[in-house]
Amino acid sequence: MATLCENCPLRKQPLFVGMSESDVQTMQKFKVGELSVDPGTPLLIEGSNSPQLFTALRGMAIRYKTTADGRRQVVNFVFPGDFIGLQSGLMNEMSHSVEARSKMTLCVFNRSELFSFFKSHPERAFDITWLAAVEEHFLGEALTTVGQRTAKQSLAWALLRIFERGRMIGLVRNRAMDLPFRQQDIADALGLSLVHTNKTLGHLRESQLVNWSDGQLTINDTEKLAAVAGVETDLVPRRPLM
Amino acid sequence: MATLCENCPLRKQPLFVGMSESDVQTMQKFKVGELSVDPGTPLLIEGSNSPQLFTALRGMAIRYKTTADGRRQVVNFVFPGDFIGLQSGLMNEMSHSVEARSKMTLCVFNRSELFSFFKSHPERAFDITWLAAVEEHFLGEALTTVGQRTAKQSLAWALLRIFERGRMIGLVRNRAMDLPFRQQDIADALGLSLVHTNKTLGHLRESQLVNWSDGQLTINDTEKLAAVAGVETDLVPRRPLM
DNA sequence: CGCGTCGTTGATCCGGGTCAACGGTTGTGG
DNA sequence: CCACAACCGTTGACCCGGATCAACGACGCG
Repeated sequence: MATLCENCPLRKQPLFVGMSESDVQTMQKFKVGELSVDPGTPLLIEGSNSPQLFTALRGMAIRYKTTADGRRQVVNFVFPGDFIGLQSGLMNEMSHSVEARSKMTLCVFNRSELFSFFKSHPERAFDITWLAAVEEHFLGEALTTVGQRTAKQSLAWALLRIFERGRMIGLVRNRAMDLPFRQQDIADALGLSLVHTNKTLGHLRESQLVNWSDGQLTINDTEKLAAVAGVETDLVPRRPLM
Repeated sequence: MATLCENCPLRKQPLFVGMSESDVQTMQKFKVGELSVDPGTPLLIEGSNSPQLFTALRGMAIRYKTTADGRRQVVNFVFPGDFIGLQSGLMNEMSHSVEARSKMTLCVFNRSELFSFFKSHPERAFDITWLAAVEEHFLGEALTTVGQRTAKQSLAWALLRIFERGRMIGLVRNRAMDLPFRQQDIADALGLSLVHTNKTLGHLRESQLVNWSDGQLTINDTEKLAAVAGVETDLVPRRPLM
């Protein structure tokens, strides 16, 4: 049975900006159902045109693109609260695929209603655009990382971002959070080889900066890790929840 | 004296989706002025909160981020028809800087009117979000390039994208277009060193694939270049004009 | 028990970075 | 009118971070 938006556990998390009571009602009406999937399930395919949009409610996924010669770029990670399928809703075509990495539950919306939704709910339309801007912000940072930083800096940046995101949605308990991704996923996100990613991860572990093993990510001192990454501990920007 | 939206030379270009007569009137009312700048002029600064939004009418620019250790990532190039400053309008902070690379003319809009604009013109709000999705699409492709492709492929990809974009807005005459960027700009966009970019450019030139010199980019066979880049000659996606 | 997936580690190689020097052009001031 | 500096493109020599290749162990599953 589907979660009522009113009872949505995400809304309370510090990552998200407040929603008015009427926003909540609006989303409840827009929401047409809930979807549960197992790890490995493809949710959206690059180049396709899904009839549905999603908001991740529980679980994690990866967004990735595939090149002509078979290489893979992980473009972003999906966490609870992320909106999925916007491109398909606007440009009629996804520029990347989305694949679940853990068990997931997703809120489902109808793509065909998106335009009328924009007309009837301009504040929410504004928020959707805001989400797109947040995504653009992240991609710019990722591009800068892959283009300019060393493997060690990159890895520190990625794990720090993941961890901060997890913290903002209540996934971190006792300086640790569950992480269902594989090393290959991170490697493909950073444009590094699996082997080098593994070795660099080992170095970070030896330096007591990060411990990621058995599906658990532990970070004791985020400040120190940020220093290695070469970023100020600037926060993940707050955003609306759809 | 400012160009009237009605007479806007960009609207006719094949890159842009059609605007209704009322859309044109709407933009005319939203537009508060025009700005002309010389090469090198900063238009927006990373981290700042500009009171103005722009649409590039003539000329080119670069969007870039700077890392703590002083390196620079060029995140995208700005061509006529690009909308600038959306992030600042939504998140109150730019995630990158924008700097003119040629003489430019820009249409100016007031950031403070953006929200009411969303309420009164939902179709145009939809189009703004569409633009954000196009940007996301591009950044994903750029990330894939920097993360997965070789220097030669990257360079071919970048020059091809620039050229196709130029073609779609009428900048290409006789298989050539003006390009005010420096080699350093392209290098910083692709995460390559200037030296290696220069040498790779030389190779492409020898292979008769690309000739970029004296501020002119010439490409005779885009198909062949696309093959080198490892992309299908997929088009630059059409988009709205703000 | 055998097979597929994922993490780990060592050996070797190479694409591209870094360093250095030079030439052409433009602009500026004496 | 010329000296000089600043900027950009170009080219050669050398080196290193990370890719590639290869092999093995641990685990879960049919």
